[in-house]
Amino acid sequence: MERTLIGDLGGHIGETILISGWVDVRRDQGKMVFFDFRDRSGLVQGVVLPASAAMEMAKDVRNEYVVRVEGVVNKRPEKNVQAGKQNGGLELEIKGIEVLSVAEPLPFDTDADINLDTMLDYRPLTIRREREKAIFKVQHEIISGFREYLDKNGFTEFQAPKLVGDDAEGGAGVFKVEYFKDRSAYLATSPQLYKQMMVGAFERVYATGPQFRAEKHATTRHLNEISMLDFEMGFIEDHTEVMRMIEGALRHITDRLARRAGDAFAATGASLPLLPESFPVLKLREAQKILGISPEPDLEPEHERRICEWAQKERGSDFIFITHYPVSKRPFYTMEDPEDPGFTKSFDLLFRGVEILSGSQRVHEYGVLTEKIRAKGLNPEKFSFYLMAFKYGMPPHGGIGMGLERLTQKYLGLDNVKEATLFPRDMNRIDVLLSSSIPDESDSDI
RNA sequence: GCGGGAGUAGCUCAACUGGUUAGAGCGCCGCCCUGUCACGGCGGAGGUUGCGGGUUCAAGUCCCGUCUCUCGCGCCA
Repeated sequence: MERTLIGDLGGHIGETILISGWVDVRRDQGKMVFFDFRDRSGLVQGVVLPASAAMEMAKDVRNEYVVRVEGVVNKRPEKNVQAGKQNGGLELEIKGIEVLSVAEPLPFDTDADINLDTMLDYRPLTIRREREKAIFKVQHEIISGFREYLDKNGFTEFQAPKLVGDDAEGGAGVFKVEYFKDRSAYLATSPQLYKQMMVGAFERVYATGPQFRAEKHATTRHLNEISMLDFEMGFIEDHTEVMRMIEGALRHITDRLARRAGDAFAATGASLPLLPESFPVLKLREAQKILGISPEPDLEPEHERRICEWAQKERGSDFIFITHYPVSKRPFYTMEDPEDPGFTKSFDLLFRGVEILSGSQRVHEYGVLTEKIRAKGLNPEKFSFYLMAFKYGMPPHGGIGMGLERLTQKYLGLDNVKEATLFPRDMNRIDVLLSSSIPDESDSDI
């Protein structure tokens, strides 16, 4: 008999079918035993009736056992209908249970709050929790929505390299790795320069994937390995065109989440973001004026939180763009605004108190770009590969880089970005704590 | 790197100013239960209080060191 998904049982009332999945919970009543079974499509209650041939097997089956169950799909008696829960109008009258895999009891509570440390130490198991599945379902829909929107707008996805030859942008926090015998390479901190080169051929490109930052931070919004959603687009008038594109993408993603992830939002208690007609936009100095603070080169985290509160209250928006950061605070490829000297055609997008992306119009003229590199104290010769694309004709362009985990965190109102990361890397955590102290089997003397 | 908070049963947490045998809920094991769905009832197992040192008649509690977690800051996405 072929497997039927639990989510499809409604179409099989009265039939004998076969489901496969996990035992979510067992409720032993003595002469009767109830189970909730779980597969990728949902939950259903199974009942072993008194004197059933399946009873002997059922007595030994515990939570998390992987089973194949044969049974008859029944409508529940009127008084036993449970609206909105585990297929509450249906149940499976169990005729037989085959154990595919036994399981030890889970070392944590499946439906109560657990500490982040416990969550991550038991990650292979905590991803089975309803709340955790909801988080990563939402993350999947964010990536899908991002791709769908950009594909529709003529973008081409490409694979940016993750091993790079030099710490090109001159920033801090780069992981150095051995590259064969006598050379070093670095883990990429951004696909930025590759995106720009690609614009020279494809006009509109995007890239998704891991990026690495060797920074020793310990906050609720930082990771050492992050998933970046990046795009870059050619033939723009200025940075506001890039802002309209990412705004469109985020509206599309939000729509998609509303359509396809409503249950996930319910499971985490989160609400969809407030979206006004258009996202509010403030120059950095305007934002600082509203907050009553002095014009520093950047916003501190507390200021980001406060300006987001302002946007929510005054503009009905969970998103707000901050533009025109000073030249000193932005990388060499950022275009200065001729109408506002000393400040750039750059922007950050804040979402529910945190910066989730930054972007700008880029410098596209070879001579100007070379000068900008020098002005940051870098050597243009090290950038010859990148500059080649500009020397031979590059359209005006701009783009953004967005942190997937932060975006997921903020959509769902999670306290820590690591909750939105399956296998987070930080200073002390890289899957197995103190792994070097665990010898390989082949290393041991037997 | 700097500054707060924390580390007690598998999980989540209690234990007042140092004072009897370190407790609870959930989970686990056994028995009972014919409609449960957070099932219920009775019974039971389970602890080097992160680790090392110190003060004291006495330390989960105070002091020093160390490790880990967590929050904030710097930096950023």
